[in-house]
Amino acid sequence: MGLSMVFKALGDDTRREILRLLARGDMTAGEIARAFSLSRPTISHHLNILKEAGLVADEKRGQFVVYSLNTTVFQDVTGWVFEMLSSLTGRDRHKGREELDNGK
Amino acid sequence: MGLSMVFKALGDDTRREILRLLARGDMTAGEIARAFSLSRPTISHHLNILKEAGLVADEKRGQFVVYSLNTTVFQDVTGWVFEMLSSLTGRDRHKGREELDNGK
DNA sequence: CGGACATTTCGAATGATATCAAATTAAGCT
DNA sequence: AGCTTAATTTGATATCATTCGAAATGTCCG
Repeated sequence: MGLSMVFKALGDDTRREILRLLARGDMTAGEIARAFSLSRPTISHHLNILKEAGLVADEKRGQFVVYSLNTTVFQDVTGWVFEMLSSLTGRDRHKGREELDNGK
Repeated sequence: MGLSMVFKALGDDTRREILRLLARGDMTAGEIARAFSLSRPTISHHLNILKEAGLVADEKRGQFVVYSLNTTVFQDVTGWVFEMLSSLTGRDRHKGREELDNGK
């Protein structure tokens, strides 16, 4: 479960919209599919990608499959961004020719 | 400048590593390319994707091109994640058969 | 001007992704 | 058992991504 998979999963409008729906409450695969003008196999495929990225969990309830948001991976994302931004303290600007010449 | 482009740009190990390098200080395209075992055209391509996503800026300095991190787009990412997580307050769990039957 | 260097653009090969229709599995219902 | 509904898997196709070598662009310097 690398970060690449997570970001790839998030790099699609449909999948981010699915996550937005799931943030409001759990839904079955059919309910999710009905919210889009895409075929059910396509939505199933997107759900699988979100699942493999660890962004959602699925639970079988009778003939339905209920999908829910998994919030822990979101923290990995913000963690990566914060780690990135924390490296920014006291960093160099690249020196230009004049700056190099007079040792500024 | 959509979020999809940003997440797609982040969904690649090489590109995230480039960002990590730039977080420590600005670098020329050649310096960046030397840090990887990939051809210069390939690195140039990755830099272009990062640039189109708004994650880096480039500035021509003589025959060099200096790349730098653009931090504002990172805030868009954390903003999206926080907005997502803020929808989580008081959301429903999907009701199962028993819960539906006895009106729990 | 002409050569050396830095970087990008072009063309092509290979691999990944999105999408749908049709087939498949699984559960509920009469 | 047979039929319907829910969801996924499979197969096909079209589009997009990654990568490289070769060529092109632009800049510096003697």
